Amino acid sequence: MYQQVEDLASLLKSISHPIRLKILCLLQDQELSVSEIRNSVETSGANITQHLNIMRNQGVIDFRKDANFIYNRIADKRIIELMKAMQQIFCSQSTKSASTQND
Amino acid sequence: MYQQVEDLASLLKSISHPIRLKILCLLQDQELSVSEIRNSVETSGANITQHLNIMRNQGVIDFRKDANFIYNRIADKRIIELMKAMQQIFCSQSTKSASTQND
DNA sequence: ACATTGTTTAACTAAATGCTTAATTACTTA
DNA sequence: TAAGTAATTAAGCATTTAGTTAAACAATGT
Repeated sequence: MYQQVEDLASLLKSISHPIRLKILCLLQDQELSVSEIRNSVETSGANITQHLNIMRNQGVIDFRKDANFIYNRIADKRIIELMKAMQQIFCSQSTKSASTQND
Repeated sequence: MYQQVEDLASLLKSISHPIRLKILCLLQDQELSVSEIRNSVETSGANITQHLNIMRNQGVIDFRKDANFIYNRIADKRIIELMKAMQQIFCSQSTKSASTQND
């Protein structure tokens, strides 16, 4: 039970950064290469890699190599559930209807 | 939209610490004084206050004074929803059935 | 007023985080 | 094999975070 709190805190910490959260949003329904992520996130490639590494080490993100691209995706299904729950809870004060709230 | 990601990251950061998460668990369905929290959390009173302050500044926790006790409670209803969602998602690998998973 | 209990604040230190830059590895293609 | 693109790693630095300790503030009871 203590371990569960520790683990969850550790997991949350690994996603509690604007850049990392943004990356997770992007990866919610697609896999993307590092440079594709870079196009949407606006920081250096090295910095993207560093943030990806934090989430990789936590088991949040998985990747595969293809040619000289590295495609990233969300590894843990629970993270996708969490993202969806958070969008429901925190991102529903849209203009009026809750039709589309991505981007 | 950018602001929403920033805000959520900031909020998540404020709860992404084992002690703070533990405090939130305790406050899920009751209000507790600082010393009551201290009985369950096992660190110094000063440390508890510091963690509470982080969450108070973020608007996660509210408090009221009574005598010389300070009773704390979760201020934001969305936090309660988030806690419940997280328990469902991350704390359901119980012994067998998912009957009671508190404490 | 004084002592006691509950809580907060301040000062300090150690450790972790985040970003930049430059160098390096991995793969592809000419 | 040399050049080019994609991604990673390492080093360095500034900032933030976390915890300890001691002092301070607030309210209660003697």
